[in-house]
Amino acid sequence: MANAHGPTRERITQEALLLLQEKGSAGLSMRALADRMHMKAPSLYKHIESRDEIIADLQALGISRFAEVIRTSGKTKRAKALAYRKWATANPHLYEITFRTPLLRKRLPLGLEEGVTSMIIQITGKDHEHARAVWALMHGLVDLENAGRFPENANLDKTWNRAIQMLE
Amino acid sequence: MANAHGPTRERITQEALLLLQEKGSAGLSMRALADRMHMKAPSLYKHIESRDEIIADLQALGISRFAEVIRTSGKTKRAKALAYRKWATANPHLYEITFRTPLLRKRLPLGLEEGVTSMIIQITGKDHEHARAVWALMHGLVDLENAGRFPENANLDKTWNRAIQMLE
DNA sequence: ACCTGAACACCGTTCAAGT
DNA sequence: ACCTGAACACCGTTCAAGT
Repeated sequence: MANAHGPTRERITQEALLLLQEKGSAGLSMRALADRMHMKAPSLYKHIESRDEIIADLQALGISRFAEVIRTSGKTKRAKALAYRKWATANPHLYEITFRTPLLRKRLPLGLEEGVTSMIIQITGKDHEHARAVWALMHGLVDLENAGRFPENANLDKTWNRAIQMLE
Repeated sequence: MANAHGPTRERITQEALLLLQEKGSAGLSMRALADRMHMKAPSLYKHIESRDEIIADLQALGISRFAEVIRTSGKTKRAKALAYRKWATANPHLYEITFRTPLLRKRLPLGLEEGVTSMIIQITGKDHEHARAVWALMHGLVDLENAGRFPENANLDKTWNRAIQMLE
């Protein structure tokens, strides 16, 4: 049982990540993924149940990587915040799938989501509500930046500094 | 010239909004829209250039409605923030298209985007950077709530109160 | 001027058939 | 056990043809 996936299943996740990073979520089609693996699309279904299962794998992978990046970044709130921005803008497609797609919780490794939550609480050093507000601030900044919603002449470094001020 | 659209074009925007609100962005297909108007999909292209043009129309409509709601809400920052949340969560699909889809700026009425920006600056009462940080906080809260990313037992009222505290 | 059917190049997914 | 072609019900968009 558990997560004893076969080697082909592992390769699917691997290649899906590369395809996602190159072409974005819309480019991650079953046919394109199959092509890259020298297969036909229907064959993928012998190893996975649906496209959503692949998305869930990438969400789990994204959460893990994100947590690792924040954990190993500098210890100040400022350093953590800048690490958040750097990772999210360097991996826009993975960020999108990880934090902007409804979580397929049934398919996620147990405790993964809670792990990130408690990490954020630990960093912010206050209650759940404060931690969530801080997360929302980071997420909002990243999301608007990645979607190109700030005007072109906006000074984002300065905006992040202002936001970090609000945390203290 | 300008925006002298025909009556069919007006109806397209109207029906597209209804379809969006009922079925979301993925449900807003050219075929479904045409069906609702008792036409075939190709006929739509005599009145619009592409699906993106419809999206841009909805963005413009969303921005206008949003601005109106915030403008006419209570005057305190708290009242404005709660009005933001209420509108965004009551109109998740329109919010998504208005504030989470890359702006099709070429197709937007001139000055519309700037109008909202200057309204936010006026409300927050400080510089551009501060206004953007405040906007990001509101946006992040709404986006995480609409995507169902907060845990089920999260107290969102309390979270918003904490966020509003950060503004003062 | 407006609407249509047929077509093109795509989707995710199912399933009978092959090895 | 794994892979395939054909098919189903979808996409956005183009275009020749009808009125």
